[in-house]
Amino acid sequence: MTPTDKPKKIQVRTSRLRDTILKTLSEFDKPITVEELIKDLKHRHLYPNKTSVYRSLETLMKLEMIMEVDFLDGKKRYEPNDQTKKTHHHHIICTICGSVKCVEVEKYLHKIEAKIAQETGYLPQKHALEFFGLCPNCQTNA
Amino acid sequence: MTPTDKPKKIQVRTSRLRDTILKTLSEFDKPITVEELIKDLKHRHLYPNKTSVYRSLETLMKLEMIMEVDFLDGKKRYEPNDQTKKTHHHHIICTICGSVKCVEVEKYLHKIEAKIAQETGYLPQKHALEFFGLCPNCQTNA
DNA sequence: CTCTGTGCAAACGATTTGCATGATG
DNA sequence: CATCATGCAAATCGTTTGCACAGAG
Repeated sequence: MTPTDKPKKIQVRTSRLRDTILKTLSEFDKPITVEELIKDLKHRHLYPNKTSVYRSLETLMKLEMIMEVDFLDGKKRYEPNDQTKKTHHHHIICTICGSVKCVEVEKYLHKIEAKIAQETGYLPQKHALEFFGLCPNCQTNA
Repeated sequence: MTPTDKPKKIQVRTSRLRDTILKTLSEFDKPITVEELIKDLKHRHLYPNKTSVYRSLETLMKLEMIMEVDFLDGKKRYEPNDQTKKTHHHHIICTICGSVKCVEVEKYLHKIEAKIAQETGYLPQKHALEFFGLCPNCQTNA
């Protein structure tokens, strides 16, 4: 960082890989791991190096076109930051089959964060929230 | 596993390391990483191998004497599962200085989980929730 | 003595970095 | 032709495993 460090405007060129990743994410029904992503890209006739995928995801994150999600299994997952949908949402993940459903609970979280601000003096900025449980199918079959 | 696999009763012997780890956790003011733990153990004149620490934590987890907490930075953290306190709680972590405060929001979460059950048919079993923000100090100094 | 706890080295898996080359604007 | 994108190899980092030995009951 020089003293006169210019505003970090991200310079981006078109990239087939990045575009296809974005498309894959938007067509995938749940947050996707890098491994799943690479597998899916094969169906789209792309066989990129894993590093390139990581870097594409990094760029898409900087562009705020995708989001990172944590399912507590040590792998990062990504989903499109689709502005047409609710920007921020959470998931419930089936602990048996891994199926995922989106849940919309922002109103509650606003209340909770207000309570936290009041009680702790901390200023909440963001949160990580995921639910785990059994999907209807696994409830009956297990 | 043999066909007649016996109930996995955990057999445990006294261990200075495990006892000291438990003590350290209960005296630490926030969930602790393995790295921090090993550093702290030095003050207690214990210089265990990292592997032993991981295994001690694993045992303490099985005994349900400690809990795992995820602050989204790729490191597992542990805190004592102190039965005298509220068993289950969450944290708000300062994104600047890393200070941690416990928050008690279970009532809200029960409501949320009821809503999820009703709307999705999933049966919520557990959840992961942490808040990130600015502590009072970093709000004024930043 | 038998089984649990520990240390050490090596393996592991996800992710990151360095460097050379390829492609875009 | 300057700069971003990609591929490949190696490094990193937290964590886990295999194996031999030490220590508890």
